[in-house]
Amino acid sequence: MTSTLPAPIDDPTGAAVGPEGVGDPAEAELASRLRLAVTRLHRRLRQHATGGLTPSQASALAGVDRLGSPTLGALAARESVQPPTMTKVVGALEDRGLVTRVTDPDDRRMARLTLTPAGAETLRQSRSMRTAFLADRLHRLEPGDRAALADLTDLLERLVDMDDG
Amino acid sequence: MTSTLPAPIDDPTGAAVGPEGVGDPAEAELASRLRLAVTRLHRRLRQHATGGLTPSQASALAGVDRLGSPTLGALAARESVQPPTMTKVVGALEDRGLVTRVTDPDDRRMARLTLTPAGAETLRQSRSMRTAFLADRLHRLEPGDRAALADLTDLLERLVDMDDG
DNA sequence: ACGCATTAGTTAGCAAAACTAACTATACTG
DNA sequence: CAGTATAGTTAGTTTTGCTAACTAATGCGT
Repeated sequence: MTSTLPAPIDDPTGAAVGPEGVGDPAEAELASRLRLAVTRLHRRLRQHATGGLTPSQASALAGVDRLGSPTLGALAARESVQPPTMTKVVGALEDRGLVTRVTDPDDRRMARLTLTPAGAETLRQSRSMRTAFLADRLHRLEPGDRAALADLTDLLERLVDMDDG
Repeated sequence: MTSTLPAPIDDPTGAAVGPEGVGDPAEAELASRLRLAVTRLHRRLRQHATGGLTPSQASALAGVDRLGSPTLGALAARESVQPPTMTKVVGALEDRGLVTRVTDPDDRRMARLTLTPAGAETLRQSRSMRTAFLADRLHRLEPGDRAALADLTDLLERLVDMDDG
């Protein structure tokens, strides 16, 4: 009885978002699909263990490594979270002895974050564990698809790093 | 003084994940970058308003529409969450009058979820709002990149829908 | 040099989103 | 009909994130 199934209304050709908005229906559909895919992939990724670190701790630890010895604010900005959120995450990492907070002598409002040796080792382990889930799937794609995914990743990174505006 | 900045250790050429694992360094690096990009993009997406619905409510509402009139369990599976999580989300949607739970007469353990007219309308609004952020950025890509992204989103969807194992 | 605005970070309190474990109710099976 | 399996709920916890309000340090203008 399909009468109770009146065709999904996500039909993007009907997108009535206003005459001056981002009105291109194809663009809207792409945005919608991409958003859903990202949301779902993110949930899958969260479910996979990270070697004793919570996902956001692992992400922050990687950020400290990537950025050199960032201030807390710089790390928060890179991770797209607010400073109070990062305070808590970094606090947990510090409690575990994975990073240190060192007050900057030139500007004592700021604390620079650095990896400890234990932090570096944990990062190495966590990275391979957290990546395994995705890497396994990548492995099952055809080589051409894998190359395409590299391009996709570039595009996603550019999308993320775009300014609001 | 760069001695305190000993080169990021995310160097994937050192990936020692085991001899029979997913050992390809290039694959591991790609996986790592993709994971980070997805995590960060997801955070950005979460920050953008969804017209009165929380992100997971909006996502579930879209799922109900997409799947026809799914059971709660089917919706949970599609959204990659556990049933208790979906119980709560659907409860909120029901309280707002956006979906109805109808016990299946053939198997009274199950409840089928359907959109109400108000739910359909809310979905339409929420979809365009939630998509605006991404659509705006998409709009700022070059047309070639946008076309590429469309293909690549397919790939991302395939990746998400792959079985574990 | 003193007061005022700005900046970096923290604290406190809250809400959303997810999980596991344990339970109820229904359906199936031998 | 007893026992097992399935669908969903309830209860309680954890993680992640936010805003508002605070402290501390800096810099600026008179």
